[in-house]
Amino acid sequence: MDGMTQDISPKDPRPYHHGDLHRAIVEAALDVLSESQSTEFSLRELARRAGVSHNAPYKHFADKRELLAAVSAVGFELLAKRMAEATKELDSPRERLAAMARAYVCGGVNNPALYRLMFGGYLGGQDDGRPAIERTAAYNMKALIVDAISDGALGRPIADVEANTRMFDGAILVFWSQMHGLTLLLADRLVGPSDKMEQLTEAVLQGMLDGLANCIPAIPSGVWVGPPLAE
Amino acid sequence: MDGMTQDISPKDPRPYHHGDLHRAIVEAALDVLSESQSTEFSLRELARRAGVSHNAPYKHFADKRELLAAVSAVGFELLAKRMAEATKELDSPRERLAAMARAYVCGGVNNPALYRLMFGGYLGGQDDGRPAIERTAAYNMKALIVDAISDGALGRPIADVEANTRMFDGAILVFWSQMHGLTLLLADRLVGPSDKMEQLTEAVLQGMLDGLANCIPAIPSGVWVGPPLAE
DNA sequence: TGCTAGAGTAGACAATGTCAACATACGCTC
DNA sequence: GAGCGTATGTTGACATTGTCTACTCTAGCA
Repeated sequence: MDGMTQDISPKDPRPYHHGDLHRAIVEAALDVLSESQSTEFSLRELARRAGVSHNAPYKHFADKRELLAAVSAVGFELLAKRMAEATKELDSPRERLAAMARAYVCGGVNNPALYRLMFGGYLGGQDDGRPAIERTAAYNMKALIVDAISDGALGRPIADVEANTRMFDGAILVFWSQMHGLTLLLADRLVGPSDKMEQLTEAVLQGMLDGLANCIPAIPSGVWVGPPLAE
Repeated sequence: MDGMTQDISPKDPRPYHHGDLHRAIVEAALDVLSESQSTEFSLRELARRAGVSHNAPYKHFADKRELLAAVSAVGFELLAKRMAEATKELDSPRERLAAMARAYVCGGVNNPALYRLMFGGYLGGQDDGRPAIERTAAYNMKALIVDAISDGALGRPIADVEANTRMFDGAILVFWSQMHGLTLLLADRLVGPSDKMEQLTEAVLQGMLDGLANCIPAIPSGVWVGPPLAE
């Protein structure tokens, strides 16, 4: 249970009995996923790569699903980090939104399988929630968007107060679904070529931001936008 | 090879030796996929459901991938049919676009696993193209959109001539990626609840169409929007 | 009537996810 | 430092799966 709360970053190395298997397995999974672009690798192959017996991973993950959840969580961390870095030194709130969009699309296109794992509904039925890190990363990303919007990314500043919640959610819904869709169409090669990714993102983005500046759609109450809350 | 070109519609029944196994298997796969919401069913279970030996499906599909491709193709046919029916008796081009969007989102939300199979990049690497029916259905859908836009769905009629190709592609890219993203966010429960699907679609759609009426983004040349051509 | 090719069956094999039983070594308590 | 519990890793087993090869049957054609 606590294995889920540890970071993948190389700080705080704590070599175990035969090394840090939890991290080794997750990293091997990330490697194989990125290489093969498929989640249909075997736990046994990860074990082989890590140089342990085929059952050792089961001391760290209840089943394959849980391992994939950990990989997904790493993906969210990476994405959140990249988005945060992309916006770090930008003053213009609109530029910050654009930079986030670029980072989002780029991340997805560069590793479609990871992106699909993260967002593709393989995990996260109503039975088992997503890992905590994952939700944290998602909330961080959402906060970045909210900041940019409240700073005036849509033409005028919008106070980040509860009365504006539905307006924020409407804007985020449009922004997110547009970028999500573009990312997946590019990643799955339904539009392309992907080396035009940046120009396409830019074109779609600017039109959308202008549209949002003009009119933010009113979304109904009782809607959630973001990782599902405990329900 | 010719097995791929047959329709799933119940016309032209041709009982074989032990029935029409090809169709029976595809229908069983569609059932299991819809019920379990997963592509990780076994060919053997389909064979069991169809009452044949575990190897009989291999007389009709080279491997599981090919079976899934056939299921995906059926999904495209169904979606294209639903979109065509939704727009059939609508005069307003803008209403036709909206109806298509509703049909698209609704189809995805009601059967996420099928939608993911169709669009999720599991099939269609550069090695093996998608089946012909699938591409036909996709082109039909695209034609519907082009018709609506040229009829004035974005405020003014736009001639469907080659000089306007990039404008059409830009508009379709925005429209499609927005709806694609919304569909997947809803299907994967990243926004919700899905019983508010129609209102959310409506809200996002109207804003987007207004935005497009105002300004259609210029997309770079050399971009394809739609199922990848033979490359 | 008899043959041939398509359609279905039977059996086999390696690989996989996962379970249970066993082994080992780290780190705590005394 | 000795002893021990528990986390960690190993071995073996089992049912299931995708897929191969070899077989049987039957429909339709000569």
